[in-house]
Amino acid sequence: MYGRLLQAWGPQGWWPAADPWEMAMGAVLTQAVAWRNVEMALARLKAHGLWEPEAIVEAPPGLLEASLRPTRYFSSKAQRLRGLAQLVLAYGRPGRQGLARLLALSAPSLRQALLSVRGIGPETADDILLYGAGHPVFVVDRYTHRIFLRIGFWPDPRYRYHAIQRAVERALPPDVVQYQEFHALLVRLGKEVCRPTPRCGMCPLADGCRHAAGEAAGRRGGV
DNA sequence: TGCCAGGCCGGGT
DNA sequence: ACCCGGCATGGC
Repeated sequence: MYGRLLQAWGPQGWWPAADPWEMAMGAVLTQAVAWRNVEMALARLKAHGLWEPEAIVEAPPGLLEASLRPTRYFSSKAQRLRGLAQLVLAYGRPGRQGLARLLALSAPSLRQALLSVRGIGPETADDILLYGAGHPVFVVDRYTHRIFLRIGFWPDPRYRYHAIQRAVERALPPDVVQYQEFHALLVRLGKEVCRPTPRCGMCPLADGCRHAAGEAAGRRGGV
């Protein structure tokens, strides 16, 4: 899958952020939200001077929420961003230095630290591990679940997230760039092709997808 | 007009 | 560990 997607679409160049702090903020804000809405929110944060971790924890009541309105669950997202900023500052000031120390933790320690923040779950934590800290962990998101379910890749029905994650990490060498690109390619596949209502006609995987085989005998298909 | 978006939490089972 | 409801904006 990775080879075919990469051949068809090339490197996606993820994560779309200028530095690890912007990356981490984006990881929280993009939860169940279109990325364009995240870009709006990031621009509003910057415009209000709510960019550095210090500014976010000290933001006047309501201003953070107002900035995050485009990200849908803005009250929750504001709390989650505060929690992330507090974690960063707990590792040192200024916040940029604290973040550098936080990201220098081992992968298990960093994951545990991130998961201790209310509103940061497995995927958001792994996003930050992979794209922020450069650890070779495979990120499993909703698209990945949908795609792997449709193609019949279902390692162990009892444990969704970790079964898929471990299976991919065993199948591919622990190469950070490859994991970054594979996840980004799967997101694109989920957005453009393997949607709730599939558009298998434009799928780069085509004959490699079991869903396509069972879908329509006559029509060409993909995931 | 609907459909759908790069989750997470807390409840129940 | 899964399933469900709640959260609650904006673009294509």
